[in-house]
Amino acid sequence: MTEAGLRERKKLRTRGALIDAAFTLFGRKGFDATTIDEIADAVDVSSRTFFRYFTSKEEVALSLLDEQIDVLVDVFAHRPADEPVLTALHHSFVEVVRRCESGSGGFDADRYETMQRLVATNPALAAHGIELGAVRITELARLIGLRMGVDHTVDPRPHLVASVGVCAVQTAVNAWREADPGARYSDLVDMAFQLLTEGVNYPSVPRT
Amino acid sequence: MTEAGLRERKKLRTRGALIDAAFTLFGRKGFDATTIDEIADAVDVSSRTFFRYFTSKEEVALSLLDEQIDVLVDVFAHRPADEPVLTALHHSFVEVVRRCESGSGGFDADRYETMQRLVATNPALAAHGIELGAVRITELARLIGLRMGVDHTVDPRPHLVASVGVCAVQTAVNAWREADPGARYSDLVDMAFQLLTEGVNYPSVPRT
DNA sequence: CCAAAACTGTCACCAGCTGACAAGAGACGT
DNA sequence: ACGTCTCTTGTCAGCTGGTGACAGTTTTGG
Repeated sequence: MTEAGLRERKKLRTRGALIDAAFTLFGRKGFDATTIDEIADAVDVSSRTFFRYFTSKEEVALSLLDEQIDVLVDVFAHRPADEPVLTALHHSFVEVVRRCESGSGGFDADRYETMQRLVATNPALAAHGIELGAVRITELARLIGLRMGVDHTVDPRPHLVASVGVCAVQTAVNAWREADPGARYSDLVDMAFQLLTEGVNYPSVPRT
Repeated sequence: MTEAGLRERKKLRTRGALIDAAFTLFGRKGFDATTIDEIADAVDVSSRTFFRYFTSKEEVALSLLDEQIDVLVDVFAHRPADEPVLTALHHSFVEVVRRCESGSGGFDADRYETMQRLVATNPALAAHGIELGAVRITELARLIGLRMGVDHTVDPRPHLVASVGVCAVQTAVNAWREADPGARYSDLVDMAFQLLTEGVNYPSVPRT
């Protein structure tokens, strides 16, 4: 099974090398300042070849996010069956982010940190990240639908839960970061979900 | 006041003409298939000039969304002071979308429809739209903070409400659209907020 | 009416990205 | 071991988006 032919292994290696080189350069020079030629040169392939592995520069940078979503979906699928959906999502998110931070479960903590920084500083990258999330959120919605016992293609609530969860994480974290840049990401995610679970229709207080 | 100099008026006119031409072409050929040269040619300016009015092709397409957000913020600021925040946001959204659909309040219904279609079919454009929303959401958060009597730069809850609201609208609408393409956008927004207000931590039902 | 400021067009250029074609390397049967 | 077929890659040519620099024109304001 692991023996998948030399050709396959070589491809995997090039792909990995491209990601390595990309993240090294991104970390050193930033996303925009890094050209695709540089990435390709560092791995000794042509830039044309780069585009046979990734459709865009953004895709390399977000390959990590993609894996993260894989894991998130997997973790969510294995949450206890009696948990309410938002609660299950809550714990899944925290779990995945913890793994990233600790570098366990196949994640590289440094690289995760780099991506986090890139996405935070580069709006275009952030946009692509959101786009990626939007595409893959359907998988989450499907699982949520299963839990709720409804068909996610008809009932919009599963999508609602999934997207609101993702959205809450992003925004709350961004808002918090400015106030406390040193905070642990996983703690912020945890707090965001706590607030969300309590409900967000806060009363207006009369101006004194 | 209306007399703001010939130069100003000319600029406004070119800007408007560029938007007009862009939407005409977008509507006819789609977003990607329309080049900036074509847009510029239609208005008889150089493509270089186009970039002096808009930083990217996306920005033209989303200029409408930008105006929409202007109005949304304005409407929200004038909601009754005793409404809970999510409720106020709910009514503001519905109000703005209604205006777009009816073509009142300075909106062009057809153009709105076109933009809606473009964003729905073009993921890159959708991503930019979300990005724009993310940038401008701070204004909303500030107002929400005022209502809640908290400082939105310290307390993340205003941001949370704003982003969750925006996010809910987008996702619920997208999910519904597939099931019922003819539905009125404003009705979908209304329903999305109803669900959101009721809370989203749905219980898991045991698989039979 | 003239000078400063603003606006625009032209040109040159870079980076991202794609299609076509040919050459090289791995897979596979004989 | 050999040839062949397929997959992968490099090269090249080309398009679009986007930006800086410079020069010419128009508007503004005194």
